[in-house]
Amino acid sequence: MPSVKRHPVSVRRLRSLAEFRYQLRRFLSFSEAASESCGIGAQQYQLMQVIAAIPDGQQPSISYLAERMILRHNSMVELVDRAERSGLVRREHDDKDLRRSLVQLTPHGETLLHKLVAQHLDELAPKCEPLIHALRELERPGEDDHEAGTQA
Amino acid sequence: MPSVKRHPVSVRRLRSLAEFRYQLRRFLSFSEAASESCGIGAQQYQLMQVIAAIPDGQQPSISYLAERMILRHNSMVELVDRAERSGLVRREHDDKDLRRSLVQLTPHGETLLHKLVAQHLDELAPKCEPLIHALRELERPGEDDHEAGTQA
DNA sequence: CTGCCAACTATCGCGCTGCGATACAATTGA
DNA sequence: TCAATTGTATCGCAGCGCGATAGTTGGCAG
Repeated sequence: MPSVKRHPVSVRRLRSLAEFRYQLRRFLSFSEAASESCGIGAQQYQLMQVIAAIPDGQQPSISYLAERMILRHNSMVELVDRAERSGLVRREHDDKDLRRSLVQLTPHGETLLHKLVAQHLDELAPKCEPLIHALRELERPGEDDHEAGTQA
Repeated sequence: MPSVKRHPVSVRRLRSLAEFRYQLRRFLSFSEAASESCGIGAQQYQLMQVIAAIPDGQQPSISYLAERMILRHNSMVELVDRAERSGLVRREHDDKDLRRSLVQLTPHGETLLHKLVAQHLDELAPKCEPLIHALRELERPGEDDHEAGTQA
């Protein structure tokens, strides 16, 4: 059996982890609701966010966006399809490399993005503290309560 | 200069938000991979986590679990079905209220849960700082970026 | 006890989303 | 020019969550 337990899984740490995930789910749930109240999916909002926050010198190619969204390229193609159909983005040819499609925000997309970002910042601000607190609990490694092995 | 809106969504804050979501995706992606390397879905792991971290005096009913996982009850029923088929949990009748099913971890479920929790703690620990940092950026409200001159 | 409504869990069909496999176009380099 | 590589697009499939619906139990008012 894998007796190599670097982190003794105490009930306390387990509860911290569970609380962290709960806060995450709440935030993600809000994000999904906010996006869908604008008539778009949560992933489409994320896509716009990635495009708008692109680093200087980086091109918004399908491959880059897929990597940033942690998706396969084919999934990103489909996501861009949907976003394009919603009028949020448009594909443009890269003059330097005709294989590439560069994905740009449309004015409509920018409007929606800014609206959603503002909503998210408002929502996230008061939730930062609980999240940070939960993370701090998880951060410290050696701290343990005394009932590591036999739970309950 | 882009049009100054009532909600000044600065590029800086947008990038912080995007970075935060990127870190989140990475963590969630890891979680999914870790769970599936154990032959179960990410949601099944989360379910076990919620059950194991249940507050004192709370019963692991379908309704409670659904609320905690931010799912509809029917979705939770299906999730429990899957987890039961995987041998992670089992349903038991509540003697006090015959309508309710109480969901308990099996020994196998507990073993897997502890293994996965340990993995997650190992993974999350070094990622806490970037996450906290990103959250700190988002936390402060009206702070706007002054200029690209980096204030110095 | 009886009738009625609320609470809880379960079932069914559907739609969305991401994936693997595959195909095609353009670039690169020998 | 001819591979080998990179980038994007297409297709069928499977997992998951949801709405709608149904069946059961509990709690009351009368």
